[in-house]
Amino acid sequence: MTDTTSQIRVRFAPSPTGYVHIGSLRTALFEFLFARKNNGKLVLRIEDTDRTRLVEGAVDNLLKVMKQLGIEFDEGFYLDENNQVKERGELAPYLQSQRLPLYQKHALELISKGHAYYCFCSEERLEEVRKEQVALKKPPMYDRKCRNLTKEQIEEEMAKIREQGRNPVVRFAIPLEGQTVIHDLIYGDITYENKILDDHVLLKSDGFPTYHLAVVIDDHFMQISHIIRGEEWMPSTPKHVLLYQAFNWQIPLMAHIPLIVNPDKTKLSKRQGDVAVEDFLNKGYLKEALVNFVAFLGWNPKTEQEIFSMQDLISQFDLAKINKAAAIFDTNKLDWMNGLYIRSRTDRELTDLLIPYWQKSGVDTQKFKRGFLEAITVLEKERLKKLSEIGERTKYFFALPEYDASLLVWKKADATDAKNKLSMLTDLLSGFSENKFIKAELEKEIKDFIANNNFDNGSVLWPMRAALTGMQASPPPFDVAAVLALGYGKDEVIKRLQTGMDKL
RNA sequence: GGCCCAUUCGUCUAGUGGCUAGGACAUCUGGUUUUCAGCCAGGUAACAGGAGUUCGAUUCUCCUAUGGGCUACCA
Repeated sequence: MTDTTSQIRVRFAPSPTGYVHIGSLRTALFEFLFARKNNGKLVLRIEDTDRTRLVEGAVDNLLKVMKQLGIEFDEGFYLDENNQVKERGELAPYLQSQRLPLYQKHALELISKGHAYYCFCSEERLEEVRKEQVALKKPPMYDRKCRNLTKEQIEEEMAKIREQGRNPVVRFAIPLEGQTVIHDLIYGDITYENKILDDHVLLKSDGFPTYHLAVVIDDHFMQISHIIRGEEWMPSTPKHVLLYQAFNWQIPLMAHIPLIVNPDKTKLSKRQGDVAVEDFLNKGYLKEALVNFVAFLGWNPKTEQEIFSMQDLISQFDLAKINKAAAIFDTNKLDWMNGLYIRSRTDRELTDLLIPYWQKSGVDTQKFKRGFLEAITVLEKERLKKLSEIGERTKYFFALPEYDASLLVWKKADATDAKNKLSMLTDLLSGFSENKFIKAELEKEIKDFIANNNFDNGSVLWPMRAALTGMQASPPPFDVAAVLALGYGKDEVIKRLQTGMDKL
């Protein structure tokens, strides 16, 4: 362990929207990896300054999802052993709505230093100004009407606005000329002309700060060393830099990460499919697959390794390897990866994972022996891409589906032949003792039977499989028969063969 | 409209002033196989366009195009 003099501290600062966006997960993951890799700390700060958009239970949900995926926060909020949301860290509170006095104090400080000013303009006037500017094809910006009011005018306006039961806002007095350069660890240096920057609001009339004020103050006091956030924030960074300069504070290092986008390249949105991590978890994507896949959106190790555990990611993560272009969120590769991770689970683990999905599809798993469920799991293990598929794929183990007689007919044979083979098979299997109903025995006996009679494999195996499953596709008939016998006894196998025969 | 960012196979991406531009997913073909899956072996498929710099540009520069982000008392 090296003790760096300047501790690396990063923060994940979501607003509580109620669900975890894939993009948020990627940001949090990169921050987590960066912190762990560099022996730093990850802070969770909740940005709840928009009172109109509060969602009950959002923090709770966020923490649950992150915990499931293996992302933990060193400071801020966490889930205790009873899954209750708790706060920890010396720089508390980590909820912005509980830090109001700090923001107000600093807004006042900026006013006294001439870096900010009260604005008394009504929303209506602002709207009008904006309309006019748009009509004139000018960039819509605040016209700075209140920027140069005299002391007397301010007092007058203040009295007026108070009478109406309103409060002024505080706006940032952006320097009228000059340039602001931001040094981005990923995108390099970017220069902005100050004159195109708006005198944005710092403190709203409800006494809450806007994002811009709060983020600068909190990052400063929470001693954040690296700001890692989505590219959509890039245009507001010059404002933040100017704020740091106005306060005379040291500017943290910045790293903007490229957007994750829809197939049509617009910002990844709810409208075009699932974007909530919860949805993916519910559909039966494994946390390892989700983490592995999301990590590769905009980052890669520059080697040909693609399968990464969280530990691998931590040891190889490097901000310098993040690329600049947006990545399309295409779940194709995620499906493949998920299949890989499913196959890497033990039969036992996978069965545990699968049980809730069976229950969701209406199977009363309590009624069955564990060994039976695990045997089914083994059959499906290499076929499964998502856990949620299990109900549909294995329904025939719980009730023989309705199927058409034509299903029983192998493509190179006819119905009479199918009926014949099923009949012979029934006779053969009826003669077997219960303990012969295991895969190896069944396979050997049936293959011998086929060979001795010079039948085509398919002419026997296809109708057998179809009669046992009622499905177009399934694991091989020996496996199905063995598992069926394990769950219900050999009679069930015989019965299904007879049911098939009767259909023909 | 203004500002900013980006551009290598369909997708995620590697890569270099001179390479048959590499890998993975997807897709296609073949093999194993009663079906499906898996596995194995192959195939198709990309440097947005134009100038310039250079002996030589996918790579460096500029322009254009296209796409995207931002432009609130939202974050």
